[in-house]
Amino acid sequence: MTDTDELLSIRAAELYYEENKTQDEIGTVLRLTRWKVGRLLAQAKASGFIRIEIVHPRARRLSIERRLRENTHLTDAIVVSSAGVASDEELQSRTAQAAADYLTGLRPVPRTLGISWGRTLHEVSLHLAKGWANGVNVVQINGGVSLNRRAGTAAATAVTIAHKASGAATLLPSPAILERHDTKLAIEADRSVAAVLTLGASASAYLFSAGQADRNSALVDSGYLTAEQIVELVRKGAVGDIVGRYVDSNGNIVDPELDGRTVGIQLEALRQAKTAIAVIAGSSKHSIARAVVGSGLCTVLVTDEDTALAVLGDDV
Amino acid sequence: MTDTDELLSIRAAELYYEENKTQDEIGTVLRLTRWKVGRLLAQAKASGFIRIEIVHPRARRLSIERRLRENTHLTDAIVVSSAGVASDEELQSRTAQAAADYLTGLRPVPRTLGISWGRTLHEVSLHLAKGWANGVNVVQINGGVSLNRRAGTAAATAVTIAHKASGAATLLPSPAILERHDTKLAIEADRSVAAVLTLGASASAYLFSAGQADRNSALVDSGYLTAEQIVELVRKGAVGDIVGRYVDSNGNIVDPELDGRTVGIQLEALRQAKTAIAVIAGSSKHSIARAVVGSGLCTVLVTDEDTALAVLGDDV
DNA sequence: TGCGCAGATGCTCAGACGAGCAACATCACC
DNA sequence: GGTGATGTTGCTCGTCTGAGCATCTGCGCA
Repeated sequence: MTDTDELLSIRAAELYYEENKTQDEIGTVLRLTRWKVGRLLAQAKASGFIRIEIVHPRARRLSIERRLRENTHLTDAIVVSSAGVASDEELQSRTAQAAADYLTGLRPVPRTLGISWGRTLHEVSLHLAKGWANGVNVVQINGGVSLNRRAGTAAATAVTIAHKASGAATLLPSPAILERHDTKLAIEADRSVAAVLTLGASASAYLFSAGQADRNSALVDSGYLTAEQIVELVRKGAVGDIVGRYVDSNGNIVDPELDGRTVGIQLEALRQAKTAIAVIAGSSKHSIARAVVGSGLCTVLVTDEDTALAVLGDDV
Repeated sequence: MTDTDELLSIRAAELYYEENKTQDEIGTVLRLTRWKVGRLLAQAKASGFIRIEIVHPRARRLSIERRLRENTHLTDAIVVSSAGVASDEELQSRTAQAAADYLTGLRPVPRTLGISWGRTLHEVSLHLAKGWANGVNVVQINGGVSLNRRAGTAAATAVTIAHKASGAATLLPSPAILERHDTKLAIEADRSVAAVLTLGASASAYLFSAGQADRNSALVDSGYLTAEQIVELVRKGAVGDIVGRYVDSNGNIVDPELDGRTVGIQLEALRQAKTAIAVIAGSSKHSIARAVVGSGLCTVLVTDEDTALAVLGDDV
């Protein structure tokens, strides 16, 4: 009985969705009343046989966004669909686009935007339209300008974002991580650096990404850390870094000594910010994304479908 | 302009399909009239952004079936959906199920059903429900009973199909391929074999599968041919076999000498049959499926989505 | 055999929806 | 600046659809 009904609901669904016949017509074909057909279709939908996907680079997953808003402390969430995505790169590009869109629509428009740097943020800067805002000043919130192999990128990111909003960029003229604590204190005390850090700490909004803790990290790439150091950090529980600071799955600093040599705003500043937008995409960043959301490091998360599901705990 | 519209239609589609809001509500949210929303949704559907899949083992692809009926000489086509299929085995199982369903619903009910043998047909026999028909006699149309490693299978297929329809099975007591042409003539002349062949040639419907031309062929498995012979056949243009006879992509016999040693009904008998149902599934059988349909060897094709598309020429 | 119950089926009705048409803006060209 | 072609927007009307309610059917039980 139920078996025949299931088969019938499939036949009805085929005629309805593929052939787009009216329920009445389907009734005629299958020798049923149109009400029965309606019920069969409802049943097919309820049983999850009907899968509707929106295949488009700009498509979002509103239901997951809603669940994120409801089940976490996040004030907002943007989840891009991963339907039809071939590579992690494409996913990151989609997410960066979504972040750019979100930033463009953000109200109130931030006067000062604190940003980190990295591949993701750089991509966001490229996706922003010229004139996305008017008069937004951008300030870097963690060090890393020099000694980067791809030297200009970090600076370019800030400059591009600011330029496209007819604002000014303020760069943090300091390495990301120093070799000695003394040096870090000294450079922080320097007027030119201190001023930027103060400005960064008072930004009206933050936009940052996160790195996973492995040998592909941007900090390794840039020569601030060695692959061995990362292994050691992972041993201590590190899942990734936010603004250059390595945290464990609870969002706590993993290595206070290392953290003491890291230049940039404190994680507390992000936790207390009114608007802190984290942009995190890709299958390798599920754990760090979970840590960021779980420990209240951001108020807004821009991410991809799978990462969002990982954050929610419905592991794929 | 068109760009904004595209984005809008995606937003509308998200609200419509994911959040299932009414078009009017969407209009309010996006500050559009409900007619505009309706048009955007239609546009999204037309552009193919909306993908509706019916995820169920018994789901079919009616639109592809229609195209097959329209663009080929086929009188009927059954195409099972490959949505959510993990393996080729699952696809074959689905297709076999569909073939069983088709056979059950076939009108007029055939008095005599000519069948080939093989893994696919065996699976069809298992999927048939007891009492699928009343009094259908089954006759084997190609040799292969003995010397098969999985000896009983070919016989079991015929017996099962007949038994479940309260009919009798007539087996063809002959090898599939003989070593000498003389022997073949002799065995064909034998009364017990000749009677079965005559019966087979007058069957009211045929049900058969096809094998691809490679070392995994059932004929190699059964020891009738060696892997080297297959390579040689492929060199001559063979794409697969139907009822034990190797054909090229135009459906012509590849090796007349070999064919002269093959026991079973002629391909012409299939071409002239009123009802000849070919059951062909799996990615390795695209070429043979194309050959079967292209050369008019069947009137009905039961297959999977990808094979159907290959037959139609929209290569994936 | 008759009774009562639960689930299935069919009907009413209001609201959602799409096709087609009219009004209007936009643009190129005269 | 006028004029028509083209495309866009909003409206009317009749159809399609789903929720809620009445009715029926099958089945267990006395």
